[in-house]
Amino acid sequence: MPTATLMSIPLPIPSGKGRSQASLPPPRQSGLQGTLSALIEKSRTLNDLLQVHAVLLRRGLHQDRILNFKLQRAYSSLGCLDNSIWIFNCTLNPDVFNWTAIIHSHAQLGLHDRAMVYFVDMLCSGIYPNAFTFSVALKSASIKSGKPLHSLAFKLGFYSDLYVETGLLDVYARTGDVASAKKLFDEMDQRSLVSMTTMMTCYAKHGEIGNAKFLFDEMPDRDVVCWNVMISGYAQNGFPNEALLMFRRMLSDAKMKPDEVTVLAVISACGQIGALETGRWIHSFIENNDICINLHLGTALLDMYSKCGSLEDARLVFERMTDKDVVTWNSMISGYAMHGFSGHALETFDEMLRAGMKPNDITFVGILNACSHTGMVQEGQNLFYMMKSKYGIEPKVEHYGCLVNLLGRAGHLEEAYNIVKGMNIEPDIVIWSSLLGACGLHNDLVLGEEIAELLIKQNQMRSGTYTLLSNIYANSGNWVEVARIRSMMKSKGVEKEKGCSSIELDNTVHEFLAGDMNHPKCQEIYSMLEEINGWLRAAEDYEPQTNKVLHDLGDAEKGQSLEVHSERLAIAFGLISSRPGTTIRVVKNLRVCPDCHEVCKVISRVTGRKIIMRDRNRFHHFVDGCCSCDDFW
DNA sequence: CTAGGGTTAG
Repeated sequence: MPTATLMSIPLPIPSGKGRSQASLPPPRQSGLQGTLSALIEKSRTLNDLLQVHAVLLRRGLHQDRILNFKLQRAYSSLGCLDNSIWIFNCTLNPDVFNWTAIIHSHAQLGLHDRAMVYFVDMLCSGIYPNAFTFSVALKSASIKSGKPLHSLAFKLGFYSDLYVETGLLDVYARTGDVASAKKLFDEMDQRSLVSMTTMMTCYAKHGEIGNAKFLFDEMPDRDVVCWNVMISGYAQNGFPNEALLMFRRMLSDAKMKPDEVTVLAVISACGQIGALETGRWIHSFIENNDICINLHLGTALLDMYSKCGSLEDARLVFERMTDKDVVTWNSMISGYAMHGFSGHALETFDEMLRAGMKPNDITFVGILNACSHTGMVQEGQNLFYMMKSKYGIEPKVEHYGCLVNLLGRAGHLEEAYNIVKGMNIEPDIVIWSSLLGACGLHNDLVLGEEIAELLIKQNQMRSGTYTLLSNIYANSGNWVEVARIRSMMKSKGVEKEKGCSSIELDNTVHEFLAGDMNHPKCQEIYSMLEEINGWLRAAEDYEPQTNKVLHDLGDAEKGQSLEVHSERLAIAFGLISSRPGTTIRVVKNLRVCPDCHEVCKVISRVTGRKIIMRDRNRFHHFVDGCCSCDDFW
């Protein structure tokens, strides 16, 4: 227990400035030292730093505590902890700064145990910690023991120090104790940019983005870090549009220079929206502003391109990346899976193994999904069992979900249900929904009702599961039951999620709800819909699939026909607003409606346009009357 | 002269 260790070491009694430090000769700064110290701070690469270090050694300054402190910090910020340790070990009579640097660099890398050992060593050698040293050590000890060690700070007389309090605040933020963080924050008698940013981070990480924004607005000055917290907070809490808005404000109003963390969050927001043009704009922004495309950024870019429907760009980024980690490979694999290119997904998986990269649990979510999108039952089952036997990865609820989905969709309902019953973990709503969906797909009323009964008993029904059940009844023409479910939803106050589709044109994202009349180009859109209806009447292969979807409509959509579904409005708008031949990219929040799926095929054939549609589950590429999903979805 | 920010997943 680090706490016990920390408590059991008697602290040296501070006498004035500290005895042990006073006994050392005072460090003298000469002109050479000043120059070297500036050079160390200016070094951006390891090579630069090594050269400055060599000069320093040649001049016999290897015992200069100030220069060594700066070298230690510079090496650890470049990721060379070993060099930092080496210099520290060479320093005769290290002072509190040398000690602090070595403790801090270990803590930054999450090596809290080592950080504590150094701290204790420091105390043992008679050096009294300053507030910063103490705050770093206290933070390490707190993280190790899983709780902020408030009382310890109080006992040692460091309580109301700004650094110490900010450190404690950060620990509360990490442990997720928002209430205590807020209490401490309110009690602190000084605030700083950093402590406010820490509090904002705490709010943003726990979904209280409104409170984060409130603090942000109160700040007298803002630096790049707090802008980043706000932007990534929006992106991670599902407000990608707000994230982009903040980014624009950061550039135009605040004239702030974004760094690689900013663009990472913005790219993630573009991926969520499916805004390809904006994503491309950010990509060129990155290149024009000399922001280095590192591992994280490359992975985020590749993920953004695949979520925006451009696998070509995703692959290009992937191939240009020299450093790839497991996240990079996973993104490429799940990108192919999302688009229904299972062959490419499996090939990439093989490529990954050949490159000597170890797959993890998420890798298997990707390839299992790839299998279920194209009905590769045998392959998927093999991979599922290989996951544990060959790679030692214990299946999680997501993997069972993939397997159940794979079996159910392919019509092996019995087998899928047996898997669910035999699971050693609790099945979640995703698994039940996919099984229920499979029952609808293969008209298994009996199993469907059994599952629904179970979910009702466990009070697990959601708006989506009601819809699935209602579809099962609608398929068999049982309108009485359909009506009963409808009234059940009403009495329980369950609202159906509204279908919403968006399309990006000229860097603006246009959103449509079903039957939407709010768009400025409303008239043209509706006359385009009329034209589409004409094509449909003339098409021999099109038959409206009314009974499948008529009862899938929420209250907002009730009474409106298929013709004004949100995806159709978005496509109609795309047709009238872009040049002939341009690809139309649409994003829908729910799954694409079966009737609209057919309509897209006709539109792609008549207009010769490619339509790429992202729905809640996957992508559909419509080209010349066919969909890449082969109607298996 | 130090504290605060980040990517993948049904």
